[in-house]
Formats: sequence, C-alpha cells, structure tokens
Amino acid sequence: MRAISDIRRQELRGAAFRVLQREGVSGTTLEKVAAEAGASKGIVLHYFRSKAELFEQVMREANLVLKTRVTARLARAGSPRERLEAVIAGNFEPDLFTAPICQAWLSLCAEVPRDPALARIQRVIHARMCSNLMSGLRPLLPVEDARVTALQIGALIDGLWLRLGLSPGALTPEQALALVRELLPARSG
Amino acid sequence: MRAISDIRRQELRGAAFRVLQREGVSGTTLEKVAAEAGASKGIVLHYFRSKAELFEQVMREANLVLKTRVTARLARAGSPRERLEAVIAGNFEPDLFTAPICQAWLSLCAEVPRDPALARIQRVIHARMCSNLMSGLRPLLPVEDARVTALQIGALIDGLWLRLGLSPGALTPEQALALVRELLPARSG
Amino acid sequence: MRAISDIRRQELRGAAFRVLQREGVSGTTLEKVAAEAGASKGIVLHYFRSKAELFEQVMREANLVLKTRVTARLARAGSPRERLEAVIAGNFEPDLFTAPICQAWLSLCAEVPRDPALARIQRVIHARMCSNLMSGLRPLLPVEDARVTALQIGALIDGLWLRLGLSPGALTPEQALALVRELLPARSG
Amino acid sequence: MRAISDIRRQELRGAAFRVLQREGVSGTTLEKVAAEAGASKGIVLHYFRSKAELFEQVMREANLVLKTRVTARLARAGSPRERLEAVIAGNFEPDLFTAPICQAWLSLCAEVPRDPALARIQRVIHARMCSNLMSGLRPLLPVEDARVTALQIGALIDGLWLRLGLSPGALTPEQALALVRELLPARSG
DNA sequence: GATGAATGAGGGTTCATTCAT
DNA sequence: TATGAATGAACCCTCATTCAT
Repeated sequence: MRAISDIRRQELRGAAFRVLQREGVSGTTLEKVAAEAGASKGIVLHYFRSKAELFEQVMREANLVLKTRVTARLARAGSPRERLEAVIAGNFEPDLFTAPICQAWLSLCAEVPRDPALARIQRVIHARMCSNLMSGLRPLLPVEDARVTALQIGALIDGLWLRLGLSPGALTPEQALALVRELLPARSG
Repeated sequence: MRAISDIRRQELRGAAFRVLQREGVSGTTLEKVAAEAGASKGIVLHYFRSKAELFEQVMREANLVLKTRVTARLARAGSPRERLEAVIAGNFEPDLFTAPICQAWLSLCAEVPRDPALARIQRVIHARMCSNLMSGLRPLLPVEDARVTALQIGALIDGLWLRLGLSPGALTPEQALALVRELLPARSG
Repeated sequence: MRAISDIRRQELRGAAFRVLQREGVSGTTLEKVAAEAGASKGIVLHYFRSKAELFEQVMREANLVLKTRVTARLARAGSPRERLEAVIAGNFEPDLFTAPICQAWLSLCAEVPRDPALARIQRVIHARMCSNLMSGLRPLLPVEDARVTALQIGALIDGLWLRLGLSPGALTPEQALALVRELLPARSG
Repeated sequence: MRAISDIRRQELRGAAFRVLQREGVSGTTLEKVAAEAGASKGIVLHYFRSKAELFEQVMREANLVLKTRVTARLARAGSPRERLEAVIAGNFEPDLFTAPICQAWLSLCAEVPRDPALARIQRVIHARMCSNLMSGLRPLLPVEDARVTALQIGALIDGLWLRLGLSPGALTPEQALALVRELLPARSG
C-alpha cells in the first residue's frame, strides 16, 4: 500500500510546517517535528531522505495549497478583471494570510539562495503568479505595460506577505487586498 | 582609547555581513566571521557578548548605511516630489541593491519573529521609511490617500528587495526604481 | 524495554563516579566519562539531560550504596547498641571508606552550595543518618542528650571522611570506627 | 618599593576569597576576581603567576587568619585546659565560622587531592591543630589517649565546618563549640 | 605598573544521520 | 514499519594565559 505511507508523510509535512511557523528553519529540528506529529524521533528520516528533503516537500505542499486556492477562484472567473481579482484574492485568503504562515514562508525563502531545490520551487511560484496575472492583464493592456504591472503586483504581494511576517497584526487581508487592487488598470471609461 | 576597539568592532561587523551574504544566519558561524576578518575565533566574543548581539549590530549597521544614503539624497531634495524620488532612489542604490545584500537582509528578516532585538530594528526601519514617504506625499495627497500610498510604496520596495534576493539577476536597480515610481501620484495639471 | 537504557545509564553513572574520583567535579568532562565507559561523547547526553543531571544521579546512586550497606546491617541489629554499631560500621565499610571515594564525595559536597539538586540529596543523607542514630540513642539517653550525641557522631563521621579524602592513608576504617565508638554512651553498670 | 605591590596582592587575595565564597573554585574566574577588586582584567596574573598560585596564596592567607586567632587565644591561656579551650574556640570564632567561609574552605579542600601546593598547606594545618591540641592534652592524658582524643577533636572540628558549609544555618558557633567541648577529658575529681 | 587586546584550547550541548532490533 | 540507541561533527561560549602598549 502506498496510501498508508503517504498519509504518514502528509502528517509529517503538516507537523513540520507547524513547527516551522513557531521556530523558523534553523529552530525546526527533526525531533520537534516528530514530537509535533506525535511520533518517535527516528521516524522522520524514515519517510524523508534528509532534513533538506523534508523542507523541500513542505514548501512544495504549502505552494500547492496556495495554488489550489487561486485555481479554484480562477475557475469561477469569467472576465479578465475577474481573473485578476481571483489571483489577488487567492493570495490573501484570510486563513492563509496570517502572521505565522507568512513567517514560515519567510523562513523558507531565506534558505532559497543556498538550496537549489527550494530555489526551483520558488521559481515555479513566481512564474505561475506572473502567468496568472498576465492572463488577466493582457486583454486590458499593451503587452509591455502588462508585464510591468504584473511585476508590480507580484512584488507588492510578496512585500505584503513579508510585512505581515515582520509585523504581525500590521495588516488585515482586506487592507492588503485593497492596496493591491489599486494597482489594477483603471476601468476604462 | 575607544578608537582601536571601535575599529575592530567595525571590521568584525563588516566581516559578519559578508559571511551573512554567502551563508545566511544559521550558516554564519563565529569561526567563519573570525576567518573572514583574519582574526582568531575568540576575538569575536571579545567584542560582542554573543552571536545574537553581533547580528543585532550588523543589522543596525546595515540599516545605518541605508539610512545615510536616503538622508544624503533627502538633504538635496527641495520639493515634495524630489523628496519622494530621494527616498525611493535611496532604497535602490546600485551598490546596495544587489542580490547578496538582499539575501543577507532576507536572512536577518527571517529571524525577526524570534529575535526581539532584530524586531526592534525592523520596526524602526519601517517607521522611518513610512515617515520619509509621508513627508513627500502629504503635500500632494489627502492624508488618507497619502497613508495608503506610503504603505503601497513601502511594501513594494520590500517586495522588490525580496525578489532580488530570491532571483539574482531578475531585477536591475533601474527597473526596480521604475516600478516604484509608477505608484507616485500623477503629476497634477 | 526499559532495561537496556537502564543498564546503559548504570554504566555511565559508574564511569562518571570513577572519573570523579580521579578528577573532581570540574575535571570530570563528559568526554572523559564517555571514554571511561567506552562510549562516545554524545551518548552521555542521550541518557542524561545535562552534566548537572548526571552528577545528581551519580550522587544519588552513591548515596544509595551507602544506604544499602547501613540498612543491611540495621536489619541484623537487635538491641539499640547494635543499631548504633550498625550505623557507624556501615559508614566505614572497608571498600567504601577509601581515599578516592572520599575525595569524590568531597568534590560533590563542594558543589552543594551552588547546586540545589545536590543540596536536596545532601539534606536527605544527613536526615537519614540523624534518624538512624536517634533510633539507637533514644532508648539509651534522654532526648536532648541523644540529639546532641547524634549530631556529634554525625559530624565526626563527616569529618573522618573529609580527613581521609584530604590525607589518603591517614586513617584506616578500623581507626575511624574506633574513634567514633568512643562517642557512644558508656555502657551503664 | 615592595610595599605597594604587597598591598595590591593583599587586595587581590581578599577579592579572590570573597569570590570563592560565592562561586566556588571552578566558578571563580580571574575576571571576577579582578572585578571584585575593582581592577582590570589582566591585573591578577600580573601579581600571581597563575590561577593555581592565586588559590594557593588565598588558602595560605585564610589559614594565617585562623592561625592568628588561635595563637592569640593561646597566648592568654595558662593551664592545659585553657589551652584546649583556646584551640577550640579559635576554630569557631563567630566571624569566621560562617556558611560562606566554610563553603570557600570546602571548595578549596576539594582541590587538595589534585593540587600538591594546596595539599602541602592542608598538611600544615592539620599538623598544627594536632600539635596545638596535644599541648593541652598531654598533661591530662596518657600519650596514646591524648593522640586519639586529638584526632577525635580535630576530625569533629573539620566535620562541623563541613556541616555548616553544607547546611547554612544548621549550626551556631556556640553549638559547635559545645559539641566539641564534650570530647575534652572529664575534669578529674 | 597597568590595561585590555588577542589567542586557542576545551567544555557542554545540540542535532542530523546511521543502525540494530 | 517503527523505535530509539549511538555516533560524531559542529557550534557557541568561557577562560586562563600571553603580549603589546
């Protein structure tokens, strides 16, 4: 059965992500992860080749969650403008745009420059966001303007995640959303 | 003489910041810092009470450098619009807005949630940026709009630093500058 | 199975006590203990949370050995006088009242003022000795005299242990025994 | 001038002994001693060749203080019995028989087995006490009995110092004195 | 004489990782 | 599969000691 070990892996990824929120990457030890999962010390490396691989899968999974939300919203979006709104709103879901989660992300991002596997995931994330934004912007703007605006929006979203991680309570999802919406192209008269 | 120990401390902060760029916070060991400074391992803790204090001072110093640049530009700024340009340009100086430096920042920021000393510095940085931006925006916009725009610009700057840290080469200082300038209030009349 | 780890813990306590005899508390490093036990350095802290806890358990164990000897002798004692003899003789067993062991005790005692856990054990030891002595003295003396004599005997025993620790070879168990016996109440006509 | 450096040495010995009372041998660092003396870090090894030599001199000095007290009392003693009282009382002077001082002694004694210099001093101390006691006991007892009693009294004094060190507050100087006096030969009718 | 800079050894402790059961 | 014993490397930090000023 693949299922049972997949379930276990899933539990461990979840536990690792929760520890990550509290302790950061360097504070997250395999022992704490095991404890958080209610398992024994040696179990983590039974399912993941190394600590690095665990983090890689955690980041991959966290990304998947985000992607799923955005995709779900995009599926219900008709117009380009709705697509844009979907992408933005999907990045500020109230249960994901929280200080602990932003801090966990931040912590993982800080490892990106020295971890090729994480870097690869990060690249995918940015590429997807850019592509999603472009699919909404292209019908509204000249390609060059669209590209610039996509970059602007993407970077602003990243910056807002960073800010919430750095200053818990500084930002509500609604405020963040409003700030990003202002960057959207003005509704042409 | 205070001078000699201040010089040494300065050297060590510099060495620590350089190691930080390469290795991140958890990869930056006192031994590497000492080696980078061409000194012995024990000397670092002769000048800094602990590794945490070293990092605190490194962050404080790095912040000071940034602040100095912005302040210098502000001193030459006459109009509100020039003030805004000064603040923005000061945050993208070509010799500071580099991938290694952004990565070092990112690494320090990732510790903020678990290091009150770093958190304090971070708070000061954000407060100063906000205040600097407001001094340029207030004459141009209603107070509420100014506040929103200041947040937008600040978060976008943070996001662009984050992006360069994550994707070296993805962004030139000029591109970054251009993206932020677009958020400035349209020149009236 | 708890057994295997208990055995290991037992070995490590023994090794630690042997190193303690040679090197004193501050000379007893975890590395030396591990070497004495024929194990690796890391294993010691696998079984004891810290060096302090190791010492605590070593003292507890050493105390237990002493207690066992006294208790065994007490079990065979009928009269109050025999009880007193049991207590005293149990404190000068030839294989325990040796210079190295006295030195190890001395070394542990020197930490008592700054180690609450050791202080607690020390308190128990003194209380037990006092109680044991009183059980022999009460039938022979008025309570106040009994208390004084118990203190005298207890302190003399301590002093003799101290002396052997300070001057190896200065004292045989028999000499020590004889010195203490003199403090017992004279056999009434 | 020899005087000035002797004064400095004296101050440092005093400082070291005070630190010793609080921190024990292994907790007594040269830096703490310097701080206690209100001097700079490097000064201690300017006056003492090493930490070991400092401790040696501290023990020597502390011994001297004790010796002075006893000698002063002996000088006023006429009869053998008065000599015995002088020796005993001199070992329980209220300002010396205090928990911190007993703890400092205890800490030094614990080093005796591994420090020949301290061992030498310790030997002198015991020899002097024995000799002092014998000078009072010889006129009162057969030589063999005198030797035994001297040992008893000496060991009891040591034991009482040990006890006060282990249990601050357990013993007043008067109580200690009374316990020892009981060992003196009964006043012959 | 006095300061404190500098060194380097060593200690306790943590942790990822490997293995045997 | 799962446990936890065992290892060894590495890190932070402390300190006695040496030197240059």
